[in-house]
Amino acid sequence: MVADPLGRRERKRLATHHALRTAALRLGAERGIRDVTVEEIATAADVSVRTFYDHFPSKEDAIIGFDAWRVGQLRDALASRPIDEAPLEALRVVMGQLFHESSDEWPLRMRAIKADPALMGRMFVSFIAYERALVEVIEQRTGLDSDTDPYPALVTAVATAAFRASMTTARASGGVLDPAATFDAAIARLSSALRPPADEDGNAAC
Amino acid sequence: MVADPLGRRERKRLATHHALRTAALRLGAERGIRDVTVEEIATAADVSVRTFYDHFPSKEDAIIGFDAWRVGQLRDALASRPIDEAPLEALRVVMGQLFHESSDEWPLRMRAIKADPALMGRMFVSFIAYERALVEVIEQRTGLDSDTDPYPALVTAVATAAFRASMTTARASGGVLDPAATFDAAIARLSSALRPPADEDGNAAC
DNA sequence: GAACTAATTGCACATCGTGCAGTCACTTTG
DNA sequence: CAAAGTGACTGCACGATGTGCAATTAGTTC
Repeated sequence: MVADPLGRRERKRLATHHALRTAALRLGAERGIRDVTVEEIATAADVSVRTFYDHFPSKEDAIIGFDAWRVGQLRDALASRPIDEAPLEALRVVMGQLFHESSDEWPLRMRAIKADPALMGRMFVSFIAYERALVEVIEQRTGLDSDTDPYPALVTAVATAAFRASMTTARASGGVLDPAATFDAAIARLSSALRPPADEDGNAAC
Repeated sequence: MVADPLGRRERKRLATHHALRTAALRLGAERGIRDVTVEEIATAADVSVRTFYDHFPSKEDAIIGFDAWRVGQLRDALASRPIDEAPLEALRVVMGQLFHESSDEWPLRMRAIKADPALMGRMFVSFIAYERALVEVIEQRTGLDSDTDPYPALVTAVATAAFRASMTTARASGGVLDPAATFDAAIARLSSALRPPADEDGNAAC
């Protein structure tokens, strides 16, 4: 018997979490999240409505579902990229991972967004939290202060834009284009314009 | 007496609309929109709660407040830019206008967003609708189809990113940086990477 | 086994957002 | 001008959302 690093309690909690997310994802993809009540999701996962709200702040979050702890995870991943890597390239690697994590959920997520495009906006809301964390890392990497230099906020926002546009395009193409590949291509295209500005040593910006 | 093109009824409606928006903006900037109820806003504007919902779908929309008709306005503005203008440059001109329209409301809007950062997310929920309209125009201008080419969605998303980053940076700088100027600079920086791809005549993309 | 902790639950409550029908002021038509 | 029509505002009812609180139950720690 292999020892599980997680206790039974934690495992059950994760199971509930997963059941709720899966139910929300399935129902949202089928009928559009606006036509699904929290009660339906909770019932499908065989828990109470109150428990749902212990796991997610809203039904939209259960579908978009970027947990708070993943913000820290993403920040650490960005911080551990080689220091000489261009900021946009580092962002490409880190954000690109999002396409591969729990990749079985993405098709359902895409269909749910198609059924209710307002979800794309909600997803954007989640990204704001990500960006705040990522901007801090970019500031450290480049030595630039967001209060005086637009670069950190700009490069992060542009990376998010590429992520978002890739999702939209891949969805519009009906499966012909791959989101991850489209994302990489978009970043490649933008990289020349977004090299970090010259530092105090006088290195060229372009 | 100068003839008013609007009838008395329409004038009263606009007055109510403005009173509601002003009240929402003021209360949201003072206490954060989460701590303000729709009832308070309606009372401040001296109308019923039900009337509020006849003007805005939610209290957040009353603050962010990009009306639906402005989507069409923006689309038309983009469509009437010179056809030989680069797409990103055309977007710069059109979106830059947003900073100048009803400019007296922007300081309050900024304070409301500071009091409740989730509003920034809501703002970009509105932008999704804008982007959908703008992407269509970009498709016509470039002759590219979003279903097969990522360019239209990408260039539009990047323009939005620049807009967003400019707002964030200008706010962080505490008034030192001007949002509109920062936006122009950001677009200028990105323009080289986002020239439209080569068309059927074989014009160079770079 | 006893004390502790955390997940789940029901309940109550304020708030949200919408459908519906009625009133009243303004507008249009004859 | 008078009648018919239209649209803004209103109150009411109702389902749904999201949160605080206290109780229960199951898992964990000592």
